Amino acid sequence: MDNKKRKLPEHFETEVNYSFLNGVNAYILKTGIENARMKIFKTKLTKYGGSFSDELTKDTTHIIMEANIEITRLLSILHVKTIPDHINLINTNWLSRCFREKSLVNTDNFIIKRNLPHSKPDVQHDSKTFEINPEDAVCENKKPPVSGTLKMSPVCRSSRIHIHESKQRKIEESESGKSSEYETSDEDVKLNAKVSVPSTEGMLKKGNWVCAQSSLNPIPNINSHITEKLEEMVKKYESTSDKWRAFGYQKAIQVLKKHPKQVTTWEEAKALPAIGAKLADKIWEIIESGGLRKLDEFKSNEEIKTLELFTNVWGAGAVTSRQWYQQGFRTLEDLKTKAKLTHQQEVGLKYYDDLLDRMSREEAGEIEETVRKTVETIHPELIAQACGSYRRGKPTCGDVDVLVTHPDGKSHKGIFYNLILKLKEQGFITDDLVSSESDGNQQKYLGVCQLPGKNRLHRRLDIIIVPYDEYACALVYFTGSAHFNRSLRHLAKKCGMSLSNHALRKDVIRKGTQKIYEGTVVPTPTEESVMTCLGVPYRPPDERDH
DNA sequence: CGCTAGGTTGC
DNA sequence: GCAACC
DNA sequence: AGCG
Ligand SMILES: O=c1ccn([C@H]2C[C@H](O)[C@@H](COP(=O)(O)OP(=O)(O)OP(=O)(O)O)O2)c(=O)[nH]1
Ligand SMILES: [Mg+2]
Repeated sequence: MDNKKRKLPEHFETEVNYSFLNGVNAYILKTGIENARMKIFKTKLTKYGGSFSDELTKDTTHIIMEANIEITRLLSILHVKTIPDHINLINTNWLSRCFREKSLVNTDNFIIKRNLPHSKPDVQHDSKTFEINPEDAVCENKKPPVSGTLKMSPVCRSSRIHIHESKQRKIEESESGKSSEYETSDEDVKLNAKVSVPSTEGMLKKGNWVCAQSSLNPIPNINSHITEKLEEMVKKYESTSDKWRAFGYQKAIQVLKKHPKQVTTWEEAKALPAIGAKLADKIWEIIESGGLRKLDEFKSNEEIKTLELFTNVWGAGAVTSRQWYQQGFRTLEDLKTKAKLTHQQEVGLKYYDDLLDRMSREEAGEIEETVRKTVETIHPELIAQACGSYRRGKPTCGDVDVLVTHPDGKSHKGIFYNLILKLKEQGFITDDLVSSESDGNQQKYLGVCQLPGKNRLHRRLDIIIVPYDEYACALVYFTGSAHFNRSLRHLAKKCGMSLSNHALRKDVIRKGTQKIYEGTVVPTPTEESVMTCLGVPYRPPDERDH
């Protein structure tokens, strides 16, 4: 459909027939390669002019295998004693690289040494506890009991959208004591907001949801000595893939930041929402001693420390980091020289420090402007707008998130390849992270860029291109914050609706938590309409920084 | 004991 | 289908 | 992690 072939002077077409793998006849060792990935390899290899066979033949030019598989294993699978010298023995990264660069990449950096079975790094476990992955533990008691029986809960209402006309409100957080009689389920940060909710009965009370409240804190955080420690704990748990524990801590932190009084007793802490006995214990320990033993324990634990180091490599999460740790890697240098890296991780490692840095919003503005100027050369009516932390007015930004759309509802199509090409031609984009450029329906680009001039760091750049009728939902999504989005989406779910970067839908039918019917799209021309349909007051971007 | 968001891309 | 990311 |  789109595929508008504009007559560009250059070969800008994305659907070129490539044949750069002509002459490559590969044997790909399946070991350690998942089926889906194997399929991709074979499909793309063929598409780009290469061929493969499922066993070694006299025409085989390349043997491709995972780098971490022992050579002896290959030999025994092939039933041979040696690999002929004329065959290129290389790892799978080479194929991936060829695909993404759309060319026959030199194999030098991907050669697997023929003889020495690389001494494998120690696989040691050090004992010591810290159940690194409590989630696994949870899986232990998987639910044998509960099996398939889905008991159906009557799915309730939905359908009618109650739009509160309520327009006013400026929720003031009246200080006042506690109370908050709103017992909404979760997500509430209470701090009583006296949202004037026209309580229609049968309706969810939404006033206490974080997405219904401004993030602007009227009071200084007088519990910062506590929240700082807890925030460090969140980082530790995130790098060990204990995401729900991290989630729990985060909610507690939010509550504490908004609490108008200094918390001084265990009971006081325990009485707050999102703070249970265990967190109250920890908070009490901080109050009383100024420290948190569990945190100190984490800080001095080599495994936890290393996992944090590794998860800070862009493209490496908790699972990969743990594998690296178990393979004996301890430093970034180990990763560079010994680990098997994806393209993203290579880039992440190359700019490790740059990418951990946050830039001033002025610099973010320059990046936005660079992208906008380029976008306008493609079509002057295209809209390019920085969202994310920039739009929320933050003083520093971790990256720049640019949303691109076109008011005519169609001219946004098929411009991704072009846009990225132009940004590269001016030397602005230096590396790709996520970009399925051969897909005409590409929706997002993640990469690395650098402004001209001296002393410029490399910065992360995210671009999404969306159809105009999804503009409002895309804007809400891309402006965030992530926590605000999760709260808003959670609320939507509770109302029998769903919210995504594409659309707000109603009459969604779920069986338990799983979606059975995706419902129908509610037209939402503006951000305000999205929030109003969900029954929460409109929040400008700077009030969504939760 | 189940829930704590919903989506795109890489491999 | 999982990992990682937005 | 906490909550219903
Ligand atoms: O898990 C996530 C992460 C991000 N987003 C949305 C909200 C967020 O604002 C936007 C851009 O993501 P980014 O990671 O850039 O966050 P940010 O809010 O811009 O913060 P930072 O300054 O770290 O870039 O994408 C989500 O919906 N869910
Ligand atoms: Mg951002």
